Amino acid sequence: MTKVATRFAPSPTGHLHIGGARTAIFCWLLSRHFGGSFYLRIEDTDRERSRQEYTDSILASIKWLGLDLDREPVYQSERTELYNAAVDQLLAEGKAYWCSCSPEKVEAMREAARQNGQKPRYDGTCREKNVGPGPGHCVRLKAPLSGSVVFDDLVKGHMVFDVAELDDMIIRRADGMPTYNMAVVVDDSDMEITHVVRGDDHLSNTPRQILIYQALGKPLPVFGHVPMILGSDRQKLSKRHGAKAVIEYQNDGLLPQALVNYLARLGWSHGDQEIFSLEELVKHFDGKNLNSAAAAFDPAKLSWLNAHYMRGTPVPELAGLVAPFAEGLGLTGLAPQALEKIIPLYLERNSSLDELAASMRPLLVSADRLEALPSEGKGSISADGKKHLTALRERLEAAPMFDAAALGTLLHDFADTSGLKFKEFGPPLRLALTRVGGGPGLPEIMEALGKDESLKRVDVVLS
RNA sequence: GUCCUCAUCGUCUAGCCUGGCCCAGGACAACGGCCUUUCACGCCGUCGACGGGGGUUCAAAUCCCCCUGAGGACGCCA
Repeated sequence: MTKVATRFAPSPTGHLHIGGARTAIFCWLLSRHFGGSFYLRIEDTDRERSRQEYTDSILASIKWLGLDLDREPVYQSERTELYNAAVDQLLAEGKAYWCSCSPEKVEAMREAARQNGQKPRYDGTCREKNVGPGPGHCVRLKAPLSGSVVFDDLVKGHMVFDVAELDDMIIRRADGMPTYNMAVVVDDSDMEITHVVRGDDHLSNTPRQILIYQALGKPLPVFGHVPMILGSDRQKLSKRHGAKAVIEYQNDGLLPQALVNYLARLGWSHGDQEIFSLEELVKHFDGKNLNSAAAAFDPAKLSWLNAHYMRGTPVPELAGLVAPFAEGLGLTGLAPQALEKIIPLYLERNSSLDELAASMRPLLVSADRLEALPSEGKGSISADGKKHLTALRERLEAAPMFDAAALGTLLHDFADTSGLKFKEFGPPLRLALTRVGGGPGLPEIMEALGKDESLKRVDVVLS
Protein backbone atom coordinates (compact mmCIF):
# COMPACT_ATOMS: atom_id res chain seq x y z
CA MET A 1 0.00 0.00 0.00
CA THR A 2 1.36 3.39 -0.96
CA LYS A 3 1.86 6.03 1.63
CA VAL A 4 -1.22 8.10 2.33
CA ALA A 5 -1.01 11.72 1.28
CA THR A 6 -3.70 14.36 1.57
CA ARG A 7 -3.79 17.99 0.67
CA PHE A 8 -5.81 21.06 1.44
CA ALA A 9 -6.10 23.29 -1.60
CA PRO A 10 -7.65 26.70 -0.94
CA SER A 11 -7.69 29.57 -3.38
CA PRO A 12 -6.37 32.74 -1.77
CA THR A 13 -9.45 34.84 -2.39
CA GLY A 14 -10.41 35.26 1.25
CA HIS A 15 -9.49 34.29 4.79
CA LEU A 16 -9.74 30.66 5.84
CA HIS A 17 -13.36 30.20 6.81
CA ILE A 18 -15.01 27.57 8.93
CA GLY A 19 -15.88 25.23 6.07
CA GLY A 20 -12.38 25.27 4.64
CA ALA A 21 -10.94 24.81 8.09
CA ARG A 22 -12.98 21.68 8.62
CA THR A 23 -11.88 20.25 5.30
CA ALA A 24 -8.28 20.99 6.22
CA ILE A 25 -8.75 19.34 9.61
CA PHE A 26 -10.26 16.23 8.01
CA CYS A 27 -7.39 16.01 5.54
CA TRP A 28 -4.79 16.48 8.22
CA LEU A 29 -6.43 13.97 10.54
CA LEU A 30 -6.69 11.38 7.78
CA SER A 31 -3.02 11.70 6.90
CA ARG A 32 -1.94 11.55 10.53
CA HIS A 33 -4.15 8.55 11.23
CA PHE A 34 -2.42 6.57 8.52
CA GLY A 35 1.01 7.94 9.25
CA GLY A 36 0.97 9.75 5.93
CA SER A 37 1.68 13.26 4.70
CA PHE A 38 -0.36 16.43 4.61
CA TYR A 39 0.27 19.19 2.10
CA LEU A 40 -1.06 22.62 1.34
CA ARG A 41 -1.55 23.82 -2.19
CA ILE A 42 -2.44 27.40 -2.95
CA GLU A 43 -4.73 27.49 -5.98
CA ASP A 44 -3.88 30.90 -7.26
CA THR A 45 -4.33 30.51 -10.99
CA ASP A 46 -6.95 33.23 -10.95
CA ARG A 47 -4.61 36.19 -10.93
CA GLU A 48 -7.45 38.65 -10.71
CA ARG A 49 -8.82 37.48 -7.40
CA SER A 50 -5.83 35.93 -5.68
CA ARG A 51 -4.13 38.07 -3.07
CA GLN A 52 -0.94 37.51 -1.14
CA GLU A 53 -2.48 38.74 2.11
CA TYR A 54 -5.03 35.94 1.95
CA THR A 55 -2.33 33.36 1.34
CA ASP A 56 -0.55 34.66 4.42
CA SER A 57 -3.75 34.64 6.43
CA ILE A 58 -4.64 31.08 5.41
CA LEU A 59 -1.15 29.88 6.25
CA ALA A 60 -1.35 31.59 9.64
CA SER A 61 -4.75 30.03 10.38
CA ILE A 62 -3.58 26.55 9.41
CA LYS A 63 -0.64 26.98 11.72
CA TRP A 64 -2.79 28.32 14.54
CA LEU A 65 -5.06 25.30 14.24
CA GLY A 66 -1.99 23.15 14.70
CA LEU A 67 -2.06 21.47 11.30
CA ASP A 68 1.57 20.92 10.44
CA LEU A 69 2.67 20.49 6.84
CA ASP A 70 5.03 17.90 5.48
CA ARG A 71 6.40 20.10 2.74
CA GLU A 72 6.40 23.74 1.80
CA PRO A 73 3.14 25.01 0.31
CA VAL A 74 2.81 24.47 -3.42
CA TYR A 75 1.71 27.43 -5.52
CA GLN A 76 -0.14 26.68 -8.71
CA SER A 77 0.92 29.99 -10.20
CA GLU A 78 4.48 28.67 -10.25
CA ARG A 79 3.69 25.44 -12.03
CA THR A 80 2.36 26.55 -15.39
CA GLU A 81 5.06 24.57 -17.19
CA LEU A 82 3.97 21.37 -15.55
CA TYR A 83 0.37 21.89 -16.66
CA ASN A 84 1.39 22.87 -20.15
CA ALA A 85 3.51 19.77 -20.48
CA ALA A 86 0.49 17.69 -19.56
CA VAL A 87 -1.77 19.53 -21.99
CA ASP A 88 0.83 19.17 -24.75
CA GLN A 89 1.05 15.48 -24.03
CA LEU A 90 -2.70 15.09 -24.42
CA LEU A 91 -2.61 17.16 -27.61
CA ALA A 92 0.19 15.02 -29.01
CA GLU A 93 -1.67 11.85 -28.17
CA GLY A 94 -4.86 13.10 -29.77
CA LYS A 95 -6.68 13.13 -26.46
CA ALA A 96 -7.21 16.86 -26.59
CA TYR A 97 -7.78 19.36 -29.37
CA TRP A 98 -7.56 23.04 -30.17
CA CYS A 99 -10.79 24.96 -30.27
CA SER A 100 -11.39 28.28 -31.95
CA CYS A 101 -14.96 28.77 -30.84
CA SER A 102 -15.46 32.12 -29.18
CA PRO A 103 -16.90 32.35 -25.70
CA GLU A 104 -19.92 34.07 -27.20
CA LYS A 105 -20.49 31.25 -29.62
CA VAL A 106 -20.25 28.67 -26.86
CA GLU A 107 -22.61 30.64 -24.70
CA ALA A 108 -25.11 30.64 -27.55
CA MET A 109 -24.82 26.83 -27.77
CA ARG A 110 -25.47 26.53 -24.09
CA GLU A 111 -28.46 28.77 -24.27
CA ALA A 112 -29.87 26.73 -27.13
CA ALA A 113 -29.37 23.51 -25.19
CA ARG A 114 -31.09 25.01 -22.19
CA GLN A 115 -34.03 25.96 -24.37
CA ASN A 116 -34.33 22.35 -25.47
CA GLY A 117 -34.37 21.16 -21.91
CA GLN A 118 -30.86 19.81 -22.28
CA LYS A 119 -27.89 20.23 -20.06
CA PRO A 120 -25.91 23.24 -21.31
CA ARG A 121 -22.81 21.94 -23.06
CA TYR A 122 -20.24 22.51 -25.77
CA ASP A 123 -21.31 20.75 -28.97
CA GLY A 124 -17.89 19.61 -30.15
CA THR A 125 -17.67 21.85 -33.19
CA CYS A 126 -13.88 21.80 -33.27
CA ARG A 127 -13.44 18.25 -32.03
CA GLU A 128 -12.40 16.82 -35.39
CA LYS A 129 -11.40 20.04 -37.17
CA ASN A 130 -7.71 20.13 -36.32
CA VAL A 131 -7.78 23.89 -35.96
CA GLY A 132 -4.36 24.12 -34.34
CA PRO A 133 -2.99 26.90 -32.13
CA GLY A 134 -3.89 30.49 -32.76
CA PRO A 135 -4.93 33.67 -31.01
CA GLY A 136 -8.00 33.11 -28.87
CA HIS A 137 -7.75 29.34 -29.20
CA CYS A 138 -8.15 27.16 -26.18
CA VAL A 139 -7.58 23.44 -25.70
CA ARG A 140 -10.35 21.01 -24.93
CA LEU A 141 -10.26 17.47 -23.66
CA LYS A 142 -11.58 14.93 -26.15
CA ALA A 143 -13.93 13.23 -23.76
CA PRO A 144 -15.42 9.81 -24.44
CA LEU A 145 -18.83 10.01 -26.10
CA SER A 146 -20.43 7.18 -24.23
CA GLY A 147 -20.02 5.06 -21.14
CA SER A 148 -19.94 6.07 -17.55
CA VAL A 149 -17.52 7.21 -14.91
CA VAL A 150 -17.64 5.22 -11.72
CA PHE A 151 -15.96 5.77 -8.40
CA ASP A 152 -16.47 5.00 -4.74
CA ASP A 153 -16.63 8.09 -2.64
CA LEU A 154 -15.50 7.94 0.96
CA VAL A 155 -18.62 9.72 2.12
CA LYS A 156 -21.13 9.52 -0.71
CA GLY A 157 -20.61 5.90 -1.59
CA HIS A 158 -20.79 4.35 -5.04
CA MET A 159 -21.11 7.03 -7.69
CA VAL A 160 -22.02 6.58 -11.34
CA PHE A 161 -22.05 9.39 -13.87
CA ASP A 162 -23.06 9.05 -17.49
CA VAL A 163 -20.37 10.66 -19.65
CA ALA A 164 -23.12 11.93 -21.92
CA GLU A 165 -23.69 14.47 -19.17
CA LEU A 166 -20.20 15.80 -19.66
CA ASP A 167 -18.85 17.82 -22.55
CA ASP A 168 -15.38 18.52 -23.90
CA MET A 169 -14.14 20.74 -21.14
CA ILE A 170 -11.49 23.35 -21.66
CA ILE A 171 -8.21 22.35 -20.12
CA ARG A 172 -6.09 25.28 -21.26
CA ARG A 173 -7.43 28.76 -21.68
CA ALA A 174 -6.68 31.04 -24.59
CA ASP A 175 -4.24 32.89 -22.33
CA GLY A 176 -2.18 29.74 -21.87
CA MET A 177 -3.21 29.12 -18.27
CA PRO A 178 -4.64 25.75 -17.31
CA THR A 179 -8.20 25.56 -16.05
CA TYR A 180 -9.02 24.46 -12.54
CA ASN A 181 -9.86 20.85 -13.32
CA MET A 182 -6.67 20.37 -15.31
CA ALA A 183 -4.40 21.96 -12.73
CA VAL A 184 -5.97 20.01 -9.90
CA VAL A 185 -5.48 16.68 -11.60
CA VAL A 186 -1.92 17.40 -12.67
CA ASP A 187 -1.05 18.58 -9.18
CA ASP A 188 -2.75 15.82 -7.26
CA SER A 189 -1.09 13.33 -9.52
CA ASP A 190 2.31 14.97 -9.32
CA MET A 191 2.08 15.37 -5.55
CA GLU A 192 1.05 11.72 -5.29
CA ILE A 193 -2.09 12.55 -3.37
CA THR A 194 -3.87 9.34 -2.39
CA HIS A 195 -6.98 10.84 -0.78
CA VAL A 196 -8.72 13.87 -2.18
CA VAL A 197 -11.00 15.18 0.55
CA ARG A 198 -12.92 18.33 -0.32
CA GLY A 199 -16.32 19.99 -0.15
CA ASP A 200 -19.17 18.24 -1.91
CA ASP A 201 -19.63 21.23 -4.16
CA HIS A 202 -16.84 19.49 -6.07
CA LEU A 203 -18.72 16.25 -6.43
CA SER A 204 -19.87 16.94 -9.94
CA ASN A 205 -16.37 18.05 -10.95
CA THR A 206 -15.07 14.66 -10.02
CA PRO A 207 -16.16 12.73 -13.12
CA ARG A 208 -14.55 15.45 -15.25
CA GLN A 209 -11.34 15.13 -13.32
CA ILE A 210 -11.44 11.37 -13.58
CA LEU A 211 -11.62 11.74 -17.35
CA ILE A 212 -8.43 13.77 -17.20
CA TYR A 213 -6.71 11.21 -14.98
CA GLN A 214 -7.66 8.55 -17.49
CA ALA A 215 -6.46 10.58 -20.48
CA LEU A 216 -3.19 11.18 -18.67
CA GLY A 217 -2.90 7.51 -17.77
CA LYS A 218 -2.56 8.32 -14.07
CA PRO A 219 -3.92 6.29 -11.15
CA LEU A 220 -7.01 7.62 -9.41
CA PRO A 221 -6.91 8.80 -5.82
CA VAL A 222 -9.68 7.99 -3.35
CA PHE A 223 -12.24 10.78 -3.28
CA GLY A 224 -14.15 11.96 -0.24
CA HIS A 225 -16.73 14.72 -0.61
CA VAL A 226 -17.74 16.17 2.70
CA PRO A 227 -21.00 18.10 2.89
CA MET A 228 -21.13 21.79 3.43
CA ILE A 229 -21.63 23.53 6.72
CA LEU A 230 -24.87 25.46 6.97
CA GLY A 231 -25.94 28.31 9.22
CA SER A 232 -28.03 27.67 12.31
CA ASP A 233 -31.16 28.28 10.21
CA ARG A 234 -29.91 25.68 7.75
CA GLN A 235 -29.28 28.30 5.14
CA LYS A 236 -25.98 28.84 3.42
CA LEU A 237 -23.38 29.96 5.88
CA SER A 238 -22.88 33.67 6.21
CA LYS A 239 -21.72 36.26 8.68
CA ARG A 240 -25.02 36.60 10.42
CA HIS A 241 -24.84 33.01 11.62
CA GLY A 242 -21.85 33.81 13.71
CA ALA A 243 -19.81 31.66 11.39
CA LYS A 244 -16.71 33.54 10.63
CA ALA A 245 -13.20 33.24 9.37
CA VAL A 246 -10.83 31.29 11.57
CA ILE A 247 -8.85 34.42 12.26
CA GLU A 248 -11.94 36.04 13.76
CA TYR A 249 -12.40 33.19 16.20
CA GLN A 250 -8.80 33.61 17.15
CA ASN A 251 -9.44 37.30 17.73
CA ASP A 252 -12.51 36.47 19.80
CA GLY A 253 -10.43 34.45 22.18
CA LEU A 254 -11.18 30.90 21.14
CA LEU A 255 -8.67 28.17 21.76
CA PRO A 256 -7.59 26.31 18.61
CA GLN A 257 -8.21 22.97 20.28
CA ALA A 258 -11.84 23.93 20.86
CA LEU A 259 -12.35 24.89 17.24
CA VAL A 260 -10.62 21.74 16.02
CA ASN A 261 -12.70 19.57 18.32
CA TYR A 262 -15.92 21.28 17.32
CA LEU A 263 -15.23 21.18 13.60
CA ALA A 264 -13.96 17.60 13.65
CA ARG A 265 -17.15 16.54 15.37
CA LEU A 266 -19.31 18.41 12.87
CA GLY A 267 -20.02 15.83 10.20
CA TRP A 268 -17.99 13.10 11.82
CA SER A 269 -18.59 11.06 14.92
CA HIS A 270 -17.14 8.37 17.08
CA GLY A 271 -20.09 6.98 18.99
CA ASP A 272 -21.32 9.34 21.67
CA GLN A 273 -17.97 10.95 22.36
CA GLU A 274 -17.96 14.74 22.28
CA ILE A 275 -14.60 15.72 23.69
CA PHE A 276 -11.53 14.61 21.79
CA SER A 277 -7.91 15.38 22.40
CA LEU A 278 -5.85 15.78 19.26
CA GLU A 279 -4.36 12.34 19.89
CA GLU A 280 -7.79 10.76 20.14
CA LEU A 281 -8.89 12.47 16.97
CA VAL A 282 -5.89 11.12 15.11
CA LYS A 283 -6.44 7.71 16.58
CA HIS A 284 -10.10 7.47 15.60
CA PHE A 285 -10.31 9.45 12.36
CA ASP A 286 -10.01 6.85 9.65
CA GLY A 287 -12.21 8.42 6.99
CA LYS A 288 -15.24 6.42 8.04
CA ASN A 289 -18.27 7.60 10.01
CA LEU A 290 -18.41 10.73 7.94
CA ASN A 291 -21.92 12.10 7.76
CA SER A 292 -23.20 12.62 4.25
CA ALA A 293 -25.75 15.24 5.28
CA ALA A 294 -24.93 18.92 5.63
CA ALA A 295 -24.50 20.13 9.21
CA ALA A 296 -25.61 23.39 10.74
CA PHE A 297 -23.09 25.46 12.62
CA ASP A 298 -23.90 25.99 16.29
CA PRO A 299 -21.98 28.78 18.04
CA ALA A 300 -23.36 27.74 21.44
CA LYS A 301 -21.77 24.32 21.32
CA LEU A 302 -18.48 25.77 20.14
CA SER A 303 -18.62 28.10 23.11
CA TRP A 304 -19.25 25.21 25.48
CA LEU A 305 -16.24 23.38 24.12
CA ASN A 306 -14.10 26.45 24.42
CA ALA A 307 -15.07 26.88 28.06
CA HIS A 308 -14.13 23.26 28.59
CA TYR A 309 -10.69 23.68 27.07
CA MET A 310 -10.04 26.94 28.86
CA ARG A 311 -10.63 25.24 32.20
CA GLY A 312 -8.26 22.51 31.24
CA THR A 313 -5.47 24.95 30.47
CA PRO A 314 -2.87 25.54 33.22
CA VAL A 315 -3.26 29.01 34.73
CA PRO A 316 0.21 30.29 33.84
CA GLU A 317 -0.40 29.33 30.22
CA LEU A 318 -3.82 30.90 30.32
CA ALA A 319 -2.28 34.09 31.67
CA GLY A 320 -0.08 34.24 28.61
CA LEU A 321 -3.08 33.68 26.36
CA VAL A 322 -5.34 36.33 27.91
CA ALA A 323 -2.60 38.92 28.22
CA PRO A 324 -3.06 40.19 24.64
CA PHE A 325 -6.79 40.50 25.22
CA ALA A 326 -6.20 42.43 28.44
CA GLU A 327 -3.87 44.72 26.55
CA GLY A 328 -6.57 45.21 23.98
CA LEU A 329 -8.69 46.59 26.80
CA GLY A 330 -6.01 49.07 27.68
CA LEU A 331 -4.56 47.02 30.50
CA THR A 332 -0.91 47.41 29.64
CA GLY A 333 2.15 46.63 31.66
CA LEU A 334 0.50 43.94 33.75
CA ALA A 335 2.72 41.51 35.58
CA PRO A 336 1.90 37.91 34.62
CA GLN A 337 1.45 37.16 38.31
CA ALA A 338 -1.32 39.73 38.56
CA LEU A 339 -3.27 37.82 35.95
CA GLU A 340 -2.47 34.41 37.36
CA LYS A 341 -3.78 35.47 40.73
CA ILE A 342 -7.26 36.39 39.57
CA ILE A 343 -7.77 34.06 36.62
CA PRO A 344 -9.01 31.27 38.92
CA LEU A 345 -11.69 33.64 40.23
CA TYR A 346 -13.09 34.29 36.78
CA LEU A 347 -12.28 31.20 34.76
CA GLU A 348 -15.49 29.29 35.33
CA ARG A 349 -17.57 32.36 34.62
CA ASN A 350 -16.41 32.86 31.04
CA SER A 351 -16.17 30.89 27.87
CA SER A 352 -13.69 32.84 25.79
CA LEU A 353 -10.43 34.67 26.36
CA ASP A 354 -11.83 38.05 25.47
CA GLU A 355 -14.76 37.62 27.86
CA LEU A 356 -12.33 36.50 30.51
CA ALA A 357 -10.18 39.58 30.04
CA ALA A 358 -13.20 41.87 30.10
CA SER A 359 -14.59 40.34 33.28
CA MET A 360 -11.24 40.59 35.06
CA ARG A 361 -10.79 44.21 34.13
CA PRO A 362 -12.40 45.70 37.26
CA LEU A 363 -9.81 43.98 39.42
CA LEU A 364 -6.92 44.98 37.22
CA VAL A 365 -7.48 48.70 36.84
CA SER A 366 -6.83 51.25 39.52
CA ALA A 367 -9.83 52.59 41.47
CA ASP A 368 -9.87 55.88 39.61
CA ARG A 369 -10.29 54.11 36.28
CA LEU A 370 -13.52 52.43 37.29
CA GLU A 371 -16.53 54.17 35.85
CA ALA A 372 -18.64 56.27 38.22
CA LEU A 373 -21.72 54.71 39.77
CA PRO A 374 -25.11 56.13 38.85
CA SER A 375 -26.54 58.24 41.65
CA GLU A 376 -29.89 56.53 41.54
CA GLY A 377 -31.78 53.69 39.92
CA LYS A 378 -30.30 50.45 38.76
CA GLY A 379 -26.65 50.00 39.60
CA SER A 380 -26.67 52.71 42.24
CA ILE A 381 -26.12 52.43 45.97
CA SER A 382 -28.99 53.63 48.15
CA ALA A 383 -28.60 55.84 51.20
CA ASP A 384 -29.13 52.78 53.40
CA GLY A 385 -26.54 50.91 51.42
CA LYS A 386 -24.02 53.65 52.04
CA LYS A 387 -24.82 53.65 55.72
CA HIS A 388 -24.16 49.91 55.90
CA LEU A 389 -21.00 50.28 53.90
CA THR A 390 -19.73 52.87 56.32
CA ALA A 391 -20.25 50.49 59.20
CA LEU A 392 -18.69 47.61 57.30
CA ARG A 393 -15.73 49.73 56.31
CA GLU A 394 -14.77 50.13 59.96
CA ARG A 395 -14.69 46.37 60.42
CA LEU A 396 -12.64 45.93 57.27
CA GLU A 397 -10.12 48.53 58.30
CA ALA A 398 -9.74 46.87 61.67
CA ALA A 399 -9.31 43.41 60.16
CA PRO A 400 -6.03 41.86 61.29
CA MET A 401 -6.03 39.40 58.41
CA PHE A 402 -7.15 40.18 54.89
CA ASP A 403 -7.33 36.77 53.25
CA ALA A 404 -10.50 35.25 51.83
CA ALA A 405 -11.13 32.91 54.76
CA ALA A 406 -10.83 35.65 57.36
CA LEU A 407 -12.91 38.04 55.28
CA GLY A 408 -15.61 35.42 54.91
CA THR A 409 -15.83 35.11 58.66
CA LEU A 410 -15.78 38.87 59.00
CA LEU A 411 -18.74 39.28 56.67
CA HIS A 412 -20.69 36.64 58.55
CA ASP A 413 -19.93 38.27 61.85
CA PHE A 414 -20.94 41.62 60.47
CA ALA A 415 -24.29 40.21 59.36
CA ASP A 416 -24.85 38.60 62.75
CA THR A 417 -23.87 41.55 64.92
CA SER A 418 -25.47 44.27 62.80
CA GLY A 419 -28.69 42.35 62.29
CA LEU A 420 -28.44 43.06 58.56
CA LYS A 421 -29.18 40.58 55.87
CA PHE A 422 -26.44 39.83 53.39
CA LYS A 423 -28.43 41.26 50.54
CA GLU A 424 -28.55 44.60 52.32
CA PHE A 425 -24.81 45.14 52.35
CA GLY A 426 -23.42 42.52 49.94
CA PRO A 427 -24.61 44.01 46.66
CA PRO A 428 -23.55 47.57 47.62
CA LEU A 429 -20.11 46.30 48.58
CA ARG A 430 -19.84 44.41 45.31
CA LEU A 431 -20.77 47.49 43.33
CA ALA A 432 -18.27 49.56 45.24
CA LEU A 433 -15.52 47.03 44.58
CA THR A 434 -16.19 46.03 40.99
CA ARG A 435 -19.15 47.98 39.59
CA VAL A 436 -20.54 44.66 38.43
CA GLY A 437 -23.56 42.76 39.75
CA GLY A 438 -22.20 39.23 39.75
CA GLY A 439 -18.85 37.55 39.97
CA PRO A 440 -16.49 35.86 42.38
CA GLY A 441 -17.12 35.84 46.12
CA LEU A 442 -16.66 39.12 47.95
CA PRO A 443 -13.94 37.72 50.24
CA GLU A 444 -11.96 36.50 47.22
CA ILE A 445 -12.33 39.83 45.47
CA MET A 446 -11.12 41.74 48.53
CA GLU A 447 -8.21 39.43 49.03
CA ALA A 448 -7.19 39.90 45.41
CA LEU A 449 -7.55 43.67 45.71
CA GLY A 450 -5.77 43.94 49.04
CA LYS A 451 -6.82 45.96 52.04
CA ASP A 452 -5.73 49.39 50.85
CA GLU A 453 -7.34 49.11 47.45
CA SER A 454 -10.52 47.59 48.86
CA LEU A 455 -10.95 50.40 51.38
CA LYS A 456 -10.14 52.95 48.75
CA ARG A 457 -12.90 51.62 46.52
CA VAL A 458 -15.38 51.81 49.37
CA ASP A 459 -14.27 55.36 50.13
CA VAL A 460 -14.75 56.42 46.54
CA VAL A 461 -18.44 55.55 46.61
CA LEU A 462 -18.99 56.94 50.08
CA SER A 463 -17.54 60.34 49.29
C1' G B 1 -34.22 23.02 -17.53
C1' U B 2 -30.67 18.68 -16.97
C1' C B 3 -27.63 15.88 -13.70
C1' C B 4 -26.07 14.85 -8.73
C1' U B 5 -26.43 14.75 -3.37
C1' C B 6 -29.04 14.84 1.16
C1' A B 7 -33.39 13.98 4.93
C1' U B 8 -33.50 11.01 13.29
C1' C B 9 -35.03 15.98 19.09
C1' G B 10 -34.30 23.56 17.98
C1' U B 11 -28.77 22.12 16.84
C1' C B 12 -24.56 18.26 16.51
C1' U B 13 -25.25 13.18 16.38
C1' A B 14 -25.74 7.31 17.84
C1' G B 15 -28.64 3.57 15.68
C1' C B 16 -29.38 2.23 9.36
C1' C B 17 -24.80 -1.71 5.84
C1' U B 18 -25.79 -7.17 8.91
C1' G B 19 -34.59 -5.58 10.23
C1' G B 20 -36.45 -7.44 16.44
C1' C B 21 -31.94 -5.51 22.19
C1' C B 22 -35.18 1.59 19.85
C1' C B 23 -42.79 3.25 22.45
C1' A B 24 -35.13 5.65 19.50
C1' G B 25 -29.47 6.72 23.15
C1' G B 26 -25.77 10.82 24.05
C1' A B 27 -24.25 16.03 23.74
C1' C B 28 -25.28 21.49 23.17
C1' A B 29 -29.28 24.84 23.91
C1' A B 30 -33.92 25.74 26.62
C1' C B 31 -36.69 24.98 31.08
C1' G B 32 -37.13 23.30 36.40
C1' G B 33 -34.65 21.88 40.94
C1' C B 34 -30.35 21.07 44.26
C1' C B 35 -25.73 23.31 45.85
C1' U B 36 -24.45 28.54 46.85
C1' U B 37 -24.89 34.94 51.73
C1' U B 38 -24.23 37.20 44.39
C1' C B 39 -23.03 35.37 39.44
C1' A B 40 -21.07 31.18 37.51
C1' C B 41 -19.40 26.07 37.86
C1' G B 42 -21.15 21.31 39.31
C1' C B 43 -25.11 17.77 40.13
C1' C B 44 -30.23 15.98 39.30
C1' G B 45 -34.46 16.23 36.30
C1' U B 46 -38.06 17.95 32.28
C1' C B 47 -39.30 19.19 27.30
C1' G B 48 -38.01 17.24 22.64
C1' A B 49 -37.06 13.59 16.56
C1' C B 50 -37.28 8.69 12.77
C1' G B 51 -40.35 14.66 6.46
C1' G B 52 -45.04 12.31 3.87
C1' G B 53 -47.21 8.09 1.34
C1' G B 54 -47.03 3.27 -0.35
C1' G B 55 -44.89 -1.51 -0.25
C1' U B 56 -41.71 -6.16 1.60
C1' U B 57 -41.88 -8.76 6.46
C1' C B 58 -44.45 -12.17 11.99
C1' A B 59 -41.56 -7.48 12.81
C1' A B 60 -38.92 -1.27 9.61
C1' A B 61 -35.71 4.54 12.01
C1' U B 62 -33.34 0.39 9.61
C1' C B 63 -34.82 -2.89 3.01
C1' C B 64 -37.61 -1.20 -1.86
C1' C B 65 -40.61 2.55 -4.64
C1' C B 66 -42.95 7.31 -5.15
C1' C B 67 -43.68 12.29 -3.36
C1' U B 68 -42.12 16.52 -0.86
C1' G B 69 -38.43 19.59 0.94
C1' A B 70 -33.27 21.30 1.15
C1' G B 71 -28.48 21.83 -1.14
C1' G B 72 -24.93 21.49 -5.12
C1' A B 73 -23.18 21.31 -10.22
C1' C B 74 -23.86 22.54 -15.29
C1' G B 75 -17.63 28.97 -16.56
C1' C B 76 -11.68 30.28 -21.09
C1' C B 77 -14.00 30.89 -11.42
C1' A B 78 -11.91 27.88 -7.98
